[in-house]
Amino acid sequence: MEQTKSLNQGTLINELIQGLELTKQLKNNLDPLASSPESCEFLIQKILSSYDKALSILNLEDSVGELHQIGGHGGSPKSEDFKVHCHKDVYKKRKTLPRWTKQVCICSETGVVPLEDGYSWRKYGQKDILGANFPRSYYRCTHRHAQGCLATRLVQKSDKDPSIFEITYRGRHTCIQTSQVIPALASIGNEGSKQNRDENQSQSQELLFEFGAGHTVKIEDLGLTEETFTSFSFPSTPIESENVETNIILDSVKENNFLGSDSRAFFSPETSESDLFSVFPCQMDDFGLSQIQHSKSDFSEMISALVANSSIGSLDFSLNQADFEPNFSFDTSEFFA
DNA sequence: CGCATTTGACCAGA
DNA sequence: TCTGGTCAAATGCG
Repeated sequence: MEQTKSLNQGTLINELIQGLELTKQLKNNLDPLASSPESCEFLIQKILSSYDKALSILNLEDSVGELHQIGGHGGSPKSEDFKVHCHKDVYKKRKTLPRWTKQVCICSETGVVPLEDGYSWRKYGQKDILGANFPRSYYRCTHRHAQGCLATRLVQKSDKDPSIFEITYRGRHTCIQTSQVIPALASIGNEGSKQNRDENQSQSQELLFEFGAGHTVKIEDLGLTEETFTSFSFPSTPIESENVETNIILDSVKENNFLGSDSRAFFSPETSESDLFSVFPCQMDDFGLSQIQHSKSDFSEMISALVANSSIGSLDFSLNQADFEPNFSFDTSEFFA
């Protein structure tokens, strides 16, 4: 056990060092003349991957520690006592686990809801929600047990428009989605197929929606909440809670002007973005680096450029300070997906 | 038979 | 006490 722990610590340190190094590289690459968006994307993916792994290790060690404590005072693991302890720990952990939330609204006129996002989900519950006409479905990553992936998502049909599904994502995927083989772009117009994704991609919590024929994308802010946001630091200041919600509406195009092979999901930093951007002025972080404040127009330009440069016809967008390098106020890895 | 879904019960937080 | 989130046994399906 101790050996495993020290091994994990070594890996943890390596991942953190790697993350720092990559962050430095990314910082150097911020000069648009000196680097391509692709290289930035690659670096961001690597950084996120490193931090994901580090966080996974931390979570793993916490779990191991707790199990050790529970099992350590004599009781059989199969005893009721053990069962109760385990059960309660699960609920205790609910609040302490870092959370990363997205809320996605999907509308499809075809009737086939493009809920596929490249990850395999397993439904574990359904609940009638007060004030909602439709029940809310709860999904968790299929690889929860196999790979300890804690990502979950909530799906709820909109009261106003039953063709709209609101999807809230929580937690990062730490799993490797081995079943995905088709690139996101290729999946456009190919409903029901899985998307391709390499390991880096799968670990960076992208939301890649398979847009059926005639879907465009509109991103709008439906309220971006953020709880106490401790800076991205380890492990002495665990992230008590991350909660950033971004709403993406995939709106059907009435004319059915399908996104062809060279088409891209139309991304419009819609109006009423109020809170969406108000988050950006960030505090100093533990890296001691001040964070850049982007104006709305800056982001419009950035987003336009990103879309123009993106070769992938899918879109992902999130805002999460803990997810990226401090000089960014915008999770480009998600967007680049 | 194995895996996914359903559904009632349980738990924590407000 | 109510509500949302999760668990786990029962059930369904390929």
